[in-house]
Amino acid sequence: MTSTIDPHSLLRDYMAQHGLKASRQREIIADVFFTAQGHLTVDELLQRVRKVDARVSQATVYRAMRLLTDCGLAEPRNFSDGQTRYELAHGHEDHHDHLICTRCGQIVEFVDDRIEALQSKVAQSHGFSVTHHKMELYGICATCAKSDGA
Amino acid sequence: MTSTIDPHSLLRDYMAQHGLKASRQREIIADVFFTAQGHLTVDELLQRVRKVDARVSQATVYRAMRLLTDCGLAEPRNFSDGQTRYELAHGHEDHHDHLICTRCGQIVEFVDDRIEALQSKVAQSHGFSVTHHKMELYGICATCAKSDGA
DNA sequence: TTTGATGCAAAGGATTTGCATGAAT
DNA sequence: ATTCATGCAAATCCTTTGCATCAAA
Repeated sequence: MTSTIDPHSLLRDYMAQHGLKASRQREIIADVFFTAQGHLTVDELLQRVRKVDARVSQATVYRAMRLLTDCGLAEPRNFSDGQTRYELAHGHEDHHDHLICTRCGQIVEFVDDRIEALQSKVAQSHGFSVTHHKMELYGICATCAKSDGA
Repeated sequence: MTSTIDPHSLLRDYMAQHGLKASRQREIIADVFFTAQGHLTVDELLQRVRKVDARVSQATVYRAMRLLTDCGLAEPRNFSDGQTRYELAHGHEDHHDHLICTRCGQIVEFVDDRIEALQSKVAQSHGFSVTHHKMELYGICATCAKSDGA
């Protein structure tokens, strides 16, 4: 049942249905984003995009990321620095949270069903029904912990 | 062992130790903040402060909230709107997370030791040692759920 | 008096937007 | 030909800062 849909075609369909036009810069940005597999800021994306075409503007990246967000392919995240980072949307089934090293910035994704279950339970006990949540654990990763004591 | 320290005197001591001076506006802002018991933005605080003295500037509120944060009395929070909200710091022992109604904006604080325990466990399994975390559950509160179906 | 606090307005950083121009349909 | 997308710069929003002035100490 879980047919892996090509993000590119999903994007193409979305644009068709909304009367949007394709463009070279849009393709580059989408390509870079789909390939990058990270949690990139607009400026980080822009840097990579400009390696392909130096004339792409920042505004276009912002606009493209909004488009990718609107069609459900990208998800904006706000961690503890003022910048929005985008990650590939994995779909609701594949929700996950983040573990962030405050020393090196490394970001690890994780899911824990036991935590998710408890979250619903806690919310229920306050009369809430949860639609979504945000959980970030900040700490020191193994690598940094090692180089620390050295 | 848990002697409840008056925030005002804590603030006074902090200022003394750091060679800072008292001021009328600082007192008003601290008063408003300690009384307000909420998760207020700078502008919300400013509004309330100006009911006491209309001439207080926004910059002063920003500066005062930084001071209160520095001396451990206030805690800045960033939820899913671009504005920083300040809440009374409860101290590390009394850490808590948030339940936020996406309809009416109501914010409920909660703690769940089972979740906290699992968080450490998950982090450990990835080699991380957690220093702090952020968890927000978004959903619909009981009141909004009722007025919904009506 | 000396030093820190204030108010104002200017400056910052991140993101958005208006507009003339360029490209896709 | 239309209509949307782009690039640029100006505009926003939130927050911080420089500076002359005011008020604690």
